Amino acid sequence: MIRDHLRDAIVDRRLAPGTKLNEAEVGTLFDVSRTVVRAALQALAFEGLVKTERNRGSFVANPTPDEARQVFASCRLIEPGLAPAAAQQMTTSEVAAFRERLHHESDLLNQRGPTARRAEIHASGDFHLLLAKIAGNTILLRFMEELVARSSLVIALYGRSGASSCGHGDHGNILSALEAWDGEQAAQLVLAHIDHIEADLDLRATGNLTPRRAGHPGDGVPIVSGDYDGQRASTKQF
Amino acid sequence: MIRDHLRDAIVDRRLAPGTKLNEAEVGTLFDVSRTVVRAALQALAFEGLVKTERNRGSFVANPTPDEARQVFASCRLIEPGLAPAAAQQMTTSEVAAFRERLHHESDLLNQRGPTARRAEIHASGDFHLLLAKIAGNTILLRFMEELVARSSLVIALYGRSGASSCGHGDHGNILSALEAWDGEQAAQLVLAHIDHIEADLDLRATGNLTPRRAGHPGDGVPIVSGDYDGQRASTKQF
DNA sequence: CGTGCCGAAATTGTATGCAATCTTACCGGT
DNA sequence: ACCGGTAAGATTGCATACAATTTCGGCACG
Repeated sequence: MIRDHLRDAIVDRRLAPGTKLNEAEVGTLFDVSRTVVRAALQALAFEGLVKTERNRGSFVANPTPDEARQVFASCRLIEPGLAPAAAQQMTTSEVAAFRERLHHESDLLNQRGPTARRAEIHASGDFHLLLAKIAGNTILLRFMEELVARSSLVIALYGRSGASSCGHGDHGNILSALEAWDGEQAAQLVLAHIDHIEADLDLRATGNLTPRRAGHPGDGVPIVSGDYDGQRASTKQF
Repeated sequence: MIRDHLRDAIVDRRLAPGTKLNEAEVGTLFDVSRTVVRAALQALAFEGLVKTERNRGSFVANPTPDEARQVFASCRLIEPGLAPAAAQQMTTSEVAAFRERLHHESDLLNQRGPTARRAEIHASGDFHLLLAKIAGNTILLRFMEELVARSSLVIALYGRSGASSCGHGDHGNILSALEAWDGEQAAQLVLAHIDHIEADLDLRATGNLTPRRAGHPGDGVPIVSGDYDGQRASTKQF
């Protein structure tokens, strides 16, 4: 649960890359002991969202441009392979879920404000996860969860356009191909979509090289808003 | 470190699938507190080698035939994509490392006894990891580490022929293609190799359905042999 | 003024203690 | 004999305590 909240905060950029995640501080924030915090941090370290250095602590990941490229290279390998499987196995109710999510997405797209933007980013990520879920391979689904989370961080770091990446209506096209049972076409569209996203990035050696003055957790936007009553869905982006 | 030892034990089948991993017991075995054991178990749960149930404990994973198929489906997606990248980036020293590993492998193939068999399995897995390492994508490398470990478990569970899977000389052919810079060919050979491996499996609904009498850790072959002085390389198989 | 060293404070790594939950064995009832 | 309930034991989840390591400020020295 704490892990999910921290992941949200990282992906949302409420925790700046490079920020030190003090175990005691985070523990106080969520009102749990360091034991639980350590478990959450270990989990996030696995997902690549935080980097842990022995005897020094954990830090929000600050992916280099090279790592960013690796994230998208991995996506390019896995996601197009998901599409044909999804096209085969998709049920009508899943199509409905997809459509609903798309509407939600475009709604958010038309709203203003950072909250809507964040929600849009999450919804957009969930699109990709839904694709993976329908494909039916739980291992690849988990890989995609990690890749989506990491790509969110990358986009937050290197993204150029405010409306980053998802204004093209790519998702709609992909869904259409899926509905037409055309896995091949869907795979192609997915690839093109990833190209679009990566094209919106500015990966010129900045980022990690600037040892940014990373604030404490608690400076900017609050990490835990109100009561964290759990039951939060996955929260990623593309 | 404890994580690596446990992983070795699981992959080697010294810990039978389904075996309960009692925190206190494992802690005594390695002479550490439960805290450390829990961290190791959490890590292995992430890799899919142990399953943890809340308030009930951790158990060595007992993959179903369906999970097994998912493992290989994932491999089929990722590994062929690795081959072209590896073919491009391979240096002469890496070729040498490959050749050496291959010789080592065939040496082990000609030996008898369970020790040699295990070493062969490990070496065989390392071949695949070396491929991923050369491809240069650390994220995909980590995915492959997980897939190789899981496939080892699957082969241990469902493998049919004793000389499982790797007598074909597939590895040699793959290396040849890589040396010829023929990434396309290498990818094809990798796919064929995965087919060979999966063909050697017997995935007919047994396995998880038989709630096997899982022994305690400590029954069969010892889990920790002598002093566990760390510095053990990765230890997987194909 | 800059540099290196030392000690205090802070932070992480590990062990241990306690409460909550699950497992198991026993026991009475049917 | 079988079944359900219950209490004791065992095991996990979490919090806390302590040791090891790092970080940071001050101070002497060049």
